[in-house]
Amino acid sequence: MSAQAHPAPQAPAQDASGTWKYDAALAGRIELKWQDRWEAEGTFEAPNPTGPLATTRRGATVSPGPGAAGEKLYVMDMFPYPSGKGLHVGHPLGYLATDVLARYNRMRGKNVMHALAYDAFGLPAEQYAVQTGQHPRVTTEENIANMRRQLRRLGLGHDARRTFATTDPEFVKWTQWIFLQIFNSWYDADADGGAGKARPIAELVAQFADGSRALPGDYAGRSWEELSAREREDVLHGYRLAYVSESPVNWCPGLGTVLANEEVTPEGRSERGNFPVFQRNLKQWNMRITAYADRLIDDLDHVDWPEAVKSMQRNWIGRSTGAHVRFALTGSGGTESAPEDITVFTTRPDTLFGATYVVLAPEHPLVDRLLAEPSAAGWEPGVPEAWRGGAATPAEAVRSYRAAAAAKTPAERQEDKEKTGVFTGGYAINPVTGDRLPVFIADYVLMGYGTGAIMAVPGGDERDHEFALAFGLPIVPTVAAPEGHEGVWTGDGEVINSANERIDLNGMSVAEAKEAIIAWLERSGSGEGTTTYRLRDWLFSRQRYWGEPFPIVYDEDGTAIALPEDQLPVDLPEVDDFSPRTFPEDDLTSEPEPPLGRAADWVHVTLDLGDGPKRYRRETNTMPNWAGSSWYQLRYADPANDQAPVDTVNEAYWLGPRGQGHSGGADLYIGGVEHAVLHLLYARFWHKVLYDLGHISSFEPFHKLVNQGYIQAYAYTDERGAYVPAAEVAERVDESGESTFWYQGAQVRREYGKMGKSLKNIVTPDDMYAEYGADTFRVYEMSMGPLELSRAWETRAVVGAQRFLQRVWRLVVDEETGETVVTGGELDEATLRVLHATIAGVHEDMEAMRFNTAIAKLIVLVNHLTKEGITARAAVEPLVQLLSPFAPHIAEELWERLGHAGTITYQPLPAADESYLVAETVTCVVQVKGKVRDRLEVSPDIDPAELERLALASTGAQRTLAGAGVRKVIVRAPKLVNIVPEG
RNA sequence: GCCCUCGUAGCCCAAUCGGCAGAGGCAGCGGACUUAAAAUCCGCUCAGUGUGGGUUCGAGUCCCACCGGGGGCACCA
Repeated sequence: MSAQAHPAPQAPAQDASGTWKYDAALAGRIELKWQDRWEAEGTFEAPNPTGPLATTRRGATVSPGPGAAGEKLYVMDMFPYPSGKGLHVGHPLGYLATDVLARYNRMRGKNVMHALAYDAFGLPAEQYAVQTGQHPRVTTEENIANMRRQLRRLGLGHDARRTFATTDPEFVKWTQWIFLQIFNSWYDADADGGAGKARPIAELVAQFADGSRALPGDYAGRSWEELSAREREDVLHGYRLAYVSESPVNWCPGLGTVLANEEVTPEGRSERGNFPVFQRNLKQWNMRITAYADRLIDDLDHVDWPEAVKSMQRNWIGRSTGAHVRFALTGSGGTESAPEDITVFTTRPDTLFGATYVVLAPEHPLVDRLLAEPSAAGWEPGVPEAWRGGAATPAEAVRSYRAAAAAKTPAERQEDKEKTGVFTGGYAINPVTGDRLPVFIADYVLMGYGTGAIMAVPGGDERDHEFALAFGLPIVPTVAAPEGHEGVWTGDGEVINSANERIDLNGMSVAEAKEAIIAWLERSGSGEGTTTYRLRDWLFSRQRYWGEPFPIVYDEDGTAIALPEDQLPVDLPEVDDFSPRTFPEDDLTSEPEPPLGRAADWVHVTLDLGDGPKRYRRETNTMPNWAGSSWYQLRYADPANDQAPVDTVNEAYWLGPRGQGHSGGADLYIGGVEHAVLHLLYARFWHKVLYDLGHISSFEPFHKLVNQGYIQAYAYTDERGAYVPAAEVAERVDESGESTFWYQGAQVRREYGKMGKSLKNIVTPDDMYAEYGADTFRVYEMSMGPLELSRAWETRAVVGAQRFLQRVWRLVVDEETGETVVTGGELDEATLRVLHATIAGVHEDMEAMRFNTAIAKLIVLVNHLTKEGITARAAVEPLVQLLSPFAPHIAEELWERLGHAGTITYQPLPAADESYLVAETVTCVVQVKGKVRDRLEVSPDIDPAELERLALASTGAQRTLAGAGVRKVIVRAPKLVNIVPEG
């Protein structure tokens, strides 16, 4: 990755046909010339305030002093995975948008940082390595080189000094360093006035040591002093933000690795590869992202993101407020033996009077307790047949129901919406009514949410209602339904049937009743208000080769020990076999086996970690490929820093908050919506940890987020359903306007969707360069419509962008001779008006990222100049400048031909002269009852009273009014008068 | 079922604060240039804004209900 020696840029030769026509070949020569020049001159290097990148080859520096901080712009793209499959025309859309914006802002005088790095760990390179035996690093580097070449041809203005790959040892070092920061931190929920924040684990140790914080759980009552090293680590592991735990995880035999919840589809399959995923209890690394649940939700109010992404994140975190309510448990047969509590979570504590039974998830640990009751040996008399599940005893019923539930995949459990369950033989006491409620197990209650237990309110919940009907359980409505409502009422209303000698909720609204019952629960000790989350801790280890190793070793006790910073990075060992052990995709008995475990020499090491050389065992899992993308927004700002992931000064300059309460973060982030709850959630989490620990000044990584739409394409199938080459399909339109599609004389069917090789509808950027050139391709993609919108690719429409650039070219260059035809002289009034309207309009559109309308305005100007035969420098130079963000190569070429020596990149854009924006006369519309009846040419600053008089007198108004009286006249000078007649 | 989005000309899309429905492009048609064709240039046609209500002097724009496309979530208590 360095500037290679390039031959001196050559002036583009004339076209093969002997003319200087702006065709694909000429465009190509111009484009390559300027791409070489930009590279050779370091045109897009942006200076940092401090450090190795503080100076650039073009001599720019960050000017010190007040006001300088406002003059920067940080735009970034979601970085690509270098797949080696190559790009299609849809891939560069976002990169073009950021490039256009970056170029525009450079011309506005801002210091613009824009670069592209590569997210290079991950499965495809590893799978390719497994197949070929080639090291994934080799594959990855080849793919990056190839992708870089493809993207360079687009003319993207990236700062080449700021590129990197997540697989670079220097980058891995800091990824591992951040891991250690997280490992060596805990979440102090009381810090920051209750919002909580991460603090160094050493501060927690100090609290334990001086007794200001009591030891938790099994260690309560003991002192820190007397704990062994292993016991201390055991305590700390309950606090660390990165920790190992043995818990149910998503095990995917087909991939041979475990996966985070975010990587499992609702169908219970792996997002990547679509293999089945099973729940297994395994010892794995986790990140305590749940500690940040509230801030991850609340801080969404501080970022400028699409509502869809915000709502997906809120949804995924799934905060719901309600109450924990404890139900005392009694055995069957009425023996009040050793009461045990079932804690349920409910969002509707107001409906407690309507709770007529209790349901536990089949996996709930209390089920065993219930069955341990001696009296649970047989069914009590009177237990309905339907409750028994065909079994002779509760124990047998529960056993067989549990077995049946366990045999189903999560997907199967969801598919079957019929309510099933069995009675456990046990009862629970409703704390407010004192009623004895039967306790069921049923698989519509999930162990993974809330407490895995519910109070069932069939009068106020659809699911409970269905279950109650199936099992003949009582239904007590507690909120009055509106007149005429059928079925269960879950909305607001007046509370009914909810009073006894202890509390009276009747007549309250749902919200009032919630508040009252929570207060009562807390007073009586039978519950409390609480908040639960759907979000689970982030499972962070993978059984793969091609990922970052953990900077962790284990001593002979199995205690995890962080490696010191000076031993980073921990490099991957060389191995013969990169593959994890994978299994038949439905092999439930399989166990994960990390490939690093086979590198015995690497795993077992002797290290001196402060108390002399000792034998240690390395962690053999690797990090998920989300690790690198969780902090790369920081590294762009200081890619060569070997002292820190990012210097605080550089971070504050590029990402720091702009004013009080501002979140900070990159100014603009463009990427697909598919990362809404994966990358974007993880990156926010890491960023916040680093913020809490004082390493950075911004508390959000990406301040403004835009999701670009997808470029999709039509595909065509013949009678057999086989795809035919889309490029060779012709459209026929009959008299009625109906379109049909034909391939080799036979009619074919059109479908709409992705671009793909198998669909035979791929169009690549290379196709576009060959036929039109990169600038035409850029202009076409930017003019297709708003960035956020998905749309269909239509190759035949690209010619419109080419015609536009050809017209621009001819304003400057004679197609026959190649001579510059630009002339001097003043512009006429009409041209000045068009020119300044264009300047003003383009500025407005660019600020709002409306690239399509900005291009439309440039087309208007070009059409005007072409039609009028105007080639005056005074019109052409501003045009070339305004065009250059979209079509930078042709703009540079024309700028040079207009006699300018340097690059156009930093030329200040023209400003509109206000005096040409005000029209001499405007057309005033005269409406009668909202319908246009006449038009008047009036002065823009006409007096409203005068305008009203003119409008009333106009022939159109008089004719329409036909003598009728006038009730009211609305005057919006100077553009509109609306006359409201009587009657 | 719930949430988020988008419905304007044959197609892709404009219309900024509620004020003349049309900026731009594609396709189509006509013309110029050409021996002819392509390319280029000039000109033209085409909708009343998914449907039904409402608010307003005035609605593509605001409100309500519905229909259709795209996306997300979904037995989450």
